[in-house]
Amino acid sequence: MVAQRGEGDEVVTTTPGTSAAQAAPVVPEQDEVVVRERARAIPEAAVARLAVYLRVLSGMVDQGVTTISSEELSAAAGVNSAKLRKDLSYVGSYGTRGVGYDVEVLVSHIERILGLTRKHSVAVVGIGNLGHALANYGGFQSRGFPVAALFDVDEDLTGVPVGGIPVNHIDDITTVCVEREVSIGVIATPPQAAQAVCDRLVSAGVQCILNFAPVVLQVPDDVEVRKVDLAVEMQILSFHVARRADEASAEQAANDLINGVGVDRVVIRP
Amino acid sequence: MVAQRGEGDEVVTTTPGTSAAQAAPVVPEQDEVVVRERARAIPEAAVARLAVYLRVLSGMVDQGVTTISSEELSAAAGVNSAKLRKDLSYVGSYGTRGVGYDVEVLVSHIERILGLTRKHSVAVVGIGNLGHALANYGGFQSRGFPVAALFDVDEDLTGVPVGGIPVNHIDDITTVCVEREVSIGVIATPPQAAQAVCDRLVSAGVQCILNFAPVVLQVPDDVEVRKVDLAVEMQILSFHVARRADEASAEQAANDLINGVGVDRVVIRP
DNA sequence: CCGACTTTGTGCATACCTTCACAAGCGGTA
DNA sequence: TACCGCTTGTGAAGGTATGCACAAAGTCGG
Repeated sequence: MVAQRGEGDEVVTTTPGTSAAQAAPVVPEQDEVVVRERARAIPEAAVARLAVYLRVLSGMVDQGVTTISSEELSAAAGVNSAKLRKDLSYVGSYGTRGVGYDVEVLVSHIERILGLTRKHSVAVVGIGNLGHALANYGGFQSRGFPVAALFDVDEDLTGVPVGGIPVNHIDDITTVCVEREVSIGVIATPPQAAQAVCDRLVSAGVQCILNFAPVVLQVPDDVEVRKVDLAVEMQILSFHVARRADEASAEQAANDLINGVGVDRVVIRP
Repeated sequence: MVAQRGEGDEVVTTTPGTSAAQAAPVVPEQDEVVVRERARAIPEAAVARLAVYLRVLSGMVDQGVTTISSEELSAAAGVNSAKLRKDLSYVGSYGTRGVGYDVEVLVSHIERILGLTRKHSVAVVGIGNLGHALANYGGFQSRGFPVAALFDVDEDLTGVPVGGIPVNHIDDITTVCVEREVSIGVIATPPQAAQAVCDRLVSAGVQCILNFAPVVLQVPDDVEVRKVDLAVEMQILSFHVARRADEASAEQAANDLINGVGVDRVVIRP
């Protein structure tokens, strides 16, 4: 038997003695089994949108909507309807042609794919302004992400409850995280402390990290990091402000330039 | 003179009487000038990374580093070095072959491209937990995004200073934004209020919005919206937790399955 | 001044994502 | 039952972003 590539779930074995040279980028070592996951086939961009669809659909449920077409849902989610259908096709074919999607069915399938059938305990590290806001933010709890622990380096904060949860000292991070089965760590510390905190979270077995500190975290391959960087967001917006300004001045300049050349107006094309 | 397509900045005119049918997706109307912008050529993804490079470079300046190679900078920013060089090439060719980039030169050019040579006043709407945190967050100020105004619907908050800035009532949003030349609006309100606030910001002339509320905002084409959705971030992480769990159980199952079939171990391939 | 060495900038191939367009499938209707 | 209109699901095309690999271009030591 020879290892091969294919679609969907598969279990492929290379038996001892078979030394088939592979054209594939990664040559499997001998005597190992290669398992490919269908889950991995969902593009990252689609996952992010699925979360958005889920939120919109939750609102639909509250409104008593039972069925929705891709056209309606895509409009509500602010995306192209073809993209929406493709995204949903990663989840499975749960629509009815000529009718649309059953809202509740869709919700439960997206929740399954996103792993929301299970609760994910969250630990927030760094109880400053942002940490406070996060600890008090009801959105985590209500969406199945209970905040299970808070940490700070400041001993004066230790034991003080924030949002109903007492703050632990950061030195207890490993014990507490293991004990409370924390699966997601949120870093809301100053940048200088972020890498050290991250290392401690990782050694406590946390494999997913949401980082608010403006630093690039170094982590092992098996740890997933997502970052939220307000300064970067602002700078991206700044870029667009500048672009607009450039266009405006270009338009102005062009208008000046061509004054009386027989052209009526100037249009900026993207 | 006939309209044409080309690279870089150009000013192309269609003179009256010339009815050149264009193959271009958008046919220019007669008697108009088409101006194309080089700035638009920078991909969004590259802009986001440029902001990261800028932060890393700022740290380098503080450390007294004067020159840096693409290899070093890319490692510090957590990206591929070829990608970094390509990103920098959008900014211009300011490196020296065999040596690297002058840190300060690079900083000033990236700042120019990102439009950071000009200050961008920020208004924060919704002074709840998150709004407080944002108002007190020093990162805005220090990076050239002074918080110029705060707004809330709660009259008890009106006049109360938060982070040194008195809160205005939301009804004054247009006047105050125009007066203080706000170019970026930050929405930190509950979801129900977000669209209304957005509309008011837009009518006040704000063209860039950073939205923390978990809703899809509807805006005119000439307004740029970026969203930060914590629940979505958490759900993406949840997806990865689930994927890991699936892989672990698949590995387990595969190991069980092949017990004694002459295979030594199981490897999960991405 | 020259040659060896280093690093940039970029053409090209690849992979990924998006969008179009349409066949297939389903419910409603006569 | 047979048709009709509507909507899904997806093959294929097009576009965008990524990563490799290397020529071009500069520095530095002798």
